[in-house]
Amino acid sequence: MKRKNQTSTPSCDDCIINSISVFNKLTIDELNLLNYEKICQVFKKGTTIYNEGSRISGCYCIHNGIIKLYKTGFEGREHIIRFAKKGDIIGYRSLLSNDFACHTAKVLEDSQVCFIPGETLFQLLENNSKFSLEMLKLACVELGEANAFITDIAQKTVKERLAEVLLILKDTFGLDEEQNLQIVLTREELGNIIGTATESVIRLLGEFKENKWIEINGRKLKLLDIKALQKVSAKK
Amino acid sequence: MKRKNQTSTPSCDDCIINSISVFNKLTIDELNLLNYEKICQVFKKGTTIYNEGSRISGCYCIHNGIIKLYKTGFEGREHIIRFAKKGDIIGYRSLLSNDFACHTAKVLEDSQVCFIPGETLFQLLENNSKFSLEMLKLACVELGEANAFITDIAQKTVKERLAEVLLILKDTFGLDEEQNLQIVLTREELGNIIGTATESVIRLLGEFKENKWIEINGRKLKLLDIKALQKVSAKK
DNA sequence: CGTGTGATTGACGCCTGTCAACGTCTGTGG
DNA sequence: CCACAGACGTTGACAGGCGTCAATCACACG
Repeated sequence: MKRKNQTSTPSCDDCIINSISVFNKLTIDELNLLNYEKICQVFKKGTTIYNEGSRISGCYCIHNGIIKLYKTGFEGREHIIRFAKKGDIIGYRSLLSNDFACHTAKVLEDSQVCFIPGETLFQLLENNSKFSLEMLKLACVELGEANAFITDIAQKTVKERLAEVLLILKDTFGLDEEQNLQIVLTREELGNIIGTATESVIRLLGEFKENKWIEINGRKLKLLDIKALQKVSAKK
Repeated sequence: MKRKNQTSTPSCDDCIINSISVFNKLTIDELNLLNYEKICQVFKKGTTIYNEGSRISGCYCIHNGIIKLYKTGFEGREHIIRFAKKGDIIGYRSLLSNDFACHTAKVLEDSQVCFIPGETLFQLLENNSKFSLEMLKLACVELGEANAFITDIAQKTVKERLAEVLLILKDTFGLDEEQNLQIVLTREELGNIIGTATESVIRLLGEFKENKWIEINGRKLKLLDIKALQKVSAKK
């Protein structure tokens, strides 16, 4: 089967081998179809893939890079829902709910992203119940995370939430050999995850630093005492 | 096909006719299977269907009544995730994520609830991709609601959230002919939805009453000025 | 009538958001 | 190479929203 899109388009097979992807339930033929129909694009840091409120006609599979998903709330204040990285799929919720996009997808680090047309996705979902079940499981996992976060944000203090987010970022993006968080965020973005003011983030990071829990080098955050962070995030 | 469970077990057909249920994508044979395998039970007000952290072996379809789903947070404080009523399915998330129940299900109003064994559900999901897709859509809708609520709780004040919850309860359970909310909650439960103290709920309800937006008769809440509530919940 | 649950009210104070001023760094254009 | 703008980080002052504690009331139930 000839590739619709030429150049350095990555093959879905590579993605599946190197990461846990829902597409690993597809048959060879289906994978070929997917490879043929998908459209791979490169997005530079700072560009927007799609906007909240827009109607999207397919979903996006991240080949590499980091994408920030956020909703715009009162007075243009953004609230970050989650980050997507290699192997993640975004936009499927709106597609499947037949709804407008409920968040904006913005590129944090240069990314290669494959667009999968809605018809293709629906075709795969309708014909391969194993794949369909896998997508369902994915949605359920996300739902569980969302519910857990609601409880956190409703019951925990800002300090507890900040500690928790640092740990979540660690689990999601990992640390380098020097214990530095492998994702770089501004103070404002950290605030937009946990729903607090930039100034509060700064003061609390300062406090964490005082306590020797973290080390700060500009936007690079080094996690020194993970146990302590866990203790705080779990309400001691 | 003989019924496994006798007595006044409701038939799934009734449920499907009278409400929007994901099961309307099932074939006649599949419906028969479901009718045969499901186990219907009556739960009295105050009883618990399953506990957070327990392993559940199936999901539950609500035939009537109201169920409260909540997580237990710090110091036993409960946080209400959502309510389930006629036609809703609960417990499917844990089942599909192969996870422990992430919330407790407690009966608010006497309920008839049908237990659907996990194997039956998986069998239906694997064989009927239309049904599977329907479940996926359901999960996506819930996910969208959860995400929206996260932003709300992170950015809105307690007053705004309280107004919003009153409106959500109106949309979910409706009003009677006298504009009374068709669900009865304690002040504490209202606080547990929006993540605030009971006392704050009481004071704010008092304020709403002053403004003639609502009328209070014990736990009965009458919505007088929905426009005003909308205005507040949307941050004016 | 005692007990228990829920509702109410007041006092108090801390957490946290807001505002303002200033420092730092980077990139751009002259 | 310097000046400047703009984005981001930092710090301090301040106030008010909201949680906590405690006392009291209302009501239902055994």
